Amino acid sequence: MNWEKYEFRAIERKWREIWRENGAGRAEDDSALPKYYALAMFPYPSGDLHMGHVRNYSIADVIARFQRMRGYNVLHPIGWDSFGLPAENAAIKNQTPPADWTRQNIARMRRQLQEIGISYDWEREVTTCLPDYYRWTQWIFLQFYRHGLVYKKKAAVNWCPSCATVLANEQVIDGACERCETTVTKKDLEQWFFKITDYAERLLNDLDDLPGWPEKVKIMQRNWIGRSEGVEALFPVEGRADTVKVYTTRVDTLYGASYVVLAPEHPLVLSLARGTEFEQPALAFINKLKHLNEITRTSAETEKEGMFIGAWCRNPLNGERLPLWIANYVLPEYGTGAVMGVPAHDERDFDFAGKYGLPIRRVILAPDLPIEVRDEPMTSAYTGEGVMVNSAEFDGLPSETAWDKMANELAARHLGERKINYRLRDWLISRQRYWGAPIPMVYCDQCGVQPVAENDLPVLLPADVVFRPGENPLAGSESFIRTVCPVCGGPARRETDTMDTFVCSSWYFLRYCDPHNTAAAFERAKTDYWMNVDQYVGGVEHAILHLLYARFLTKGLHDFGCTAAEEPFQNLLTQGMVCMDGAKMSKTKGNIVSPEEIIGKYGADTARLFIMFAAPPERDLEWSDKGVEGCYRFLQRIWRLAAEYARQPATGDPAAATDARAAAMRRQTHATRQKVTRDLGARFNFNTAISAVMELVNALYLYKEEPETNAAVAREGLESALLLLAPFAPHITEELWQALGHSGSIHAEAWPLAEETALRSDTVTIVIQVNGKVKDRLEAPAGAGREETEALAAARAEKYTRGMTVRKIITVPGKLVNFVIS
RNA sequence: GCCGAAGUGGCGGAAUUGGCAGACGCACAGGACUUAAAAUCCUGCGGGGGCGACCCCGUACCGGUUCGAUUCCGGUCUUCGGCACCA
Repeated sequence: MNWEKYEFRAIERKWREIWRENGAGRAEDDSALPKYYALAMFPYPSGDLHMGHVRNYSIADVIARFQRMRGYNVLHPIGWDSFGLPAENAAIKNQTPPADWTRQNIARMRRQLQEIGISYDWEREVTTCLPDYYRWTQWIFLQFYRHGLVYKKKAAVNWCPSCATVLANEQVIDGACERCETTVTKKDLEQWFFKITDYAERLLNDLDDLPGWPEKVKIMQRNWIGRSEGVEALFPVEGRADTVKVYTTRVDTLYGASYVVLAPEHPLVLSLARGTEFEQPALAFINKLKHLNEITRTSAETEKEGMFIGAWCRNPLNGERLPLWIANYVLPEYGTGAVMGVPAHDERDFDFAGKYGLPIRRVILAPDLPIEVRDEPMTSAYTGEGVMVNSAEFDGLPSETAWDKMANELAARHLGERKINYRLRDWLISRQRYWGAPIPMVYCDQCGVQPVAENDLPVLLPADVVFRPGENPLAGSESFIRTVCPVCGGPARRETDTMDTFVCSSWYFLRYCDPHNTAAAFERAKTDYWMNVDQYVGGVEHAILHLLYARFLTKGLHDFGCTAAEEPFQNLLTQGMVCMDGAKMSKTKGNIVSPEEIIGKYGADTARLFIMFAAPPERDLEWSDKGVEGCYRFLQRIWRLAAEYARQPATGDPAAATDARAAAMRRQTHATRQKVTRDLGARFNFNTAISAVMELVNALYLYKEEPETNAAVAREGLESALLLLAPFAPHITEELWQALGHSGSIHAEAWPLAEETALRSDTVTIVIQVNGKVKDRLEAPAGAGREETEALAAARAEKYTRGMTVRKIITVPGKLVNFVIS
C-alpha cells in the first residue's frame, strides 16, 4: 500500500467494485435483527445528478450506514420515478421513443449514483415506467375503483395549454403549471378522480401520530386539507319553491346578514333572472368572468364586483328579506357556492357592502365596548368573539354560546344542519399524455365503462405511436384503443388517458419490500416486516403533493387489507436546498457545480463530507469551493495520521494506561464517541458530529507529540475516529481500516459506544462569576459538594469581591459559583 | 392579509435543560521548513480602550423576567418559505 499519497481515485474505485461484488448494501427479508428502513425520495431520471441529489442521498446513506453499524437489518433501496413529461417532450424534439431516452438517462444516473458510494441494495431497484411495475400501479387503481374511491366526472379542470394536459390542484402553483410555469386555464372535461376527500379527516387526524415529522410540513398539510366546522342554512327564495343553501362558519352572525351572494356559476342564477330585466346584465357579468384567467379570478387582490339579480330570499331565523346577488369572489366549488353577506363581521363583506351601499348591522359587540355603541356606524369589520346584540332572543349571550344555540334552532326548524367542510378537493389523476401508466378502463357500447380484468394487466403502452406537440399519442393509436369488453366480449375502446405520475410514486416504498413479485404488487408479510419507512429524506417541495398522496394510497391499501401500514413514513427529514451565491443552484441561473467535477477532483468521500459538514440538513447549504478543499485537507490529515500508526504494532489495552495525559486522551476519544452517537441518532446534526471527529483528530496529533505516548491509547483514538467517520466517508475509512490490520469491513463493525469508565474525570472546571459575569475558573474535585465548591470559589473570588458586600451566592455544583455583590 | 421558520465574527456555522458566546471549518495575517514555490507545521484572528495585569461593549432592534438570557416573555424591523376571496 502506498502511504505517501491519498490516492482517492484508486481507493474509491477499488472499494466500489468490492462492495458491488459482495453485495454490501443487501437487505435480508429474513433476519433475526431488528429492521430499519432508510429511504430517500427516488429521482426523476432527468439525465444528470445534481448537488441536491447528492445531498439527499448522502444524508440517507449516512443514516443507513449508521443504523447498520448499530446492528439493524437495514433496507436502503433506490429506484426511478421514470414516467413523466420530459421524456415525452424529448421524444417530440428528437423523435426518440420516451422509453429509450429514459433508459439512457437511468443508466447514466445509476453510474453517477454508484460513484458517490451510496450503500444501496441494488437488487431491489424499481423503475416505474417498466411494465412489471406499472402493471401494479394499474392494479392499485382497480382496487381503489372497486372500493368506490375512483370515479369519473365532468368538471372545470386545470388545463396547461403548453403541456396539453390537465393538472391536479396541487400541481398549480400561483395559477401556473408546476412544470413549465405556463398560465393554467379552465376547461370542462370528463376526468378520472381519486376520492381523496373521503380520507380528509384521517389524513388530518393521523398527522398527530407523526411526531417525527417537521411541524412545518404538518401545518402545510393541515392548511391544505383546510377543515372547517360550520352550518349549512336554507334561505327560502321569495315567491318560489327554491331555497338557497348557504355555508357559514359564523352562524352566530346570522342576524347581521344583509344580503346573500351566489357564485355566478350557481345553477339558480339563470333560472332566477330568466325573463327579467336582470337577465342580460347577469349574462354579461358571467361572460366577463369567464374570460378572466384563473389567477385573476381567484386572487384576493382582485377588486370585488357583483350585481343584484332581481330576486330576494329570507333569513331562515327572523324571516328578514335579503337581496340575492352574484359576485366574482364566491367560488362555485367550495361549500355550497353561496354565502351570506355579514358586513359588520367580515372584512370582505364590509368592503363589498361599502361599495354597493348594502346595510351594515352590528350583531356582536366586542368585549371592551359599551352597549350604547350597538347601533353606531362601524369603520371596519369586527371578526372576533363578543356579546350578541340586535339578535332577538340571543341578545346578551356570548357569541360562542349563540353559535351553538342558533345552529340547534336551525336544525330544529329543518332549515339548517351542522356541516364540516374541507378545502381539499378530489385528486384529478387523468393526464392526456402518453408517457404514464395507462388507466385500465374500457368503454363498451353495451356495458358502459368497465375496468380491465386483473388478469389482463398490464395494459401496455403501444410502441407504434407518433409524437407531435399538443397531441395525446394514445388517442391516435387505433391498435391501442381497439379492444374487447371484459364483460360481454364485444368491441370496446380503451381509455386513452394515463395516470398522473404521482400515482406511481405513491406506493414505490411498498414495492421495495418485495420488488420482484410477479404475482402481486407486494406480499403483505414483507411490507408488514419492513414498513413503516423509519426515516424518509427529501425536499420540502414535496410537503403537500407527494407526501399527501402517498399517505392516502397507503391508507387505502391498508383498508383493503393489502398491508398493515397505515402511514408510510414514520419520520421525515426535509433537507434544505443547495445554493451558490445565495440562490438555489440551477441551470437557468448558471450557478452550478456538477457532482462529477467535484468527485473527479477530490473524490466522493470529500464531496459527501463537505455536504454533510457545511450546514445542518434542514437548512439551505451554501456551496463553497474552499470549504470542499478544507474537507479534502482533513481526509489527508487522517491519512497521514493513520500512516504513522500503521507502522506501529497494535498492542495493549488502552484502559490499562494510568498517566494523566493518556487518561485525558481516552476521555476525549470516548467523549467524541458519545457526542457523535447523539448527534447522529438523536438529532441529525451531521455537521457537529464531523466537527467533533475533527477535534479528536487534532487532539491525536497533539498527543502524538507528547514525550510519553501510549500506543494503545493512540490507536484507540484513531480507530474510533475512523469508525465514527465511516458513514460519512465510506471509502477512505474502509481502506485505512484494512491497512491498520483488520480483515473485515469497517462498515460491518459495531458502532463505537462510549465507555463510562473512560469518560470519568477527577476534576471538573468551575466557572466563577461576579454579578453573572465570568471572572475566573478553577479545577475542583469531581465529587465536590455545594459547600466545598463554594469555599474553593470564595477563596479564588476574594480579589473581585474585596471591599464589596456579598449579597448572595448562587452555586451550581460541578458547574459554577456566582457572587452577587454591591 | 394569514400561518410558519430564521436573523450570532469577513464567510459557513457551534453553544444539547437558562450557566464560559463564537467550537469546527473557510478566508486573512505573521512565523517555521524550502534556493524558491506548493504542501505541511506553529501562532494570531468579534469590536473598542490600555505599555501592561486587565477594563468596557457585543448574538437584528426596543423593553421585561432572572443572581445570570443567543436561549424564556412582550413589542418592532428585516429576510425566506407556505397558503391566499375557502364564506
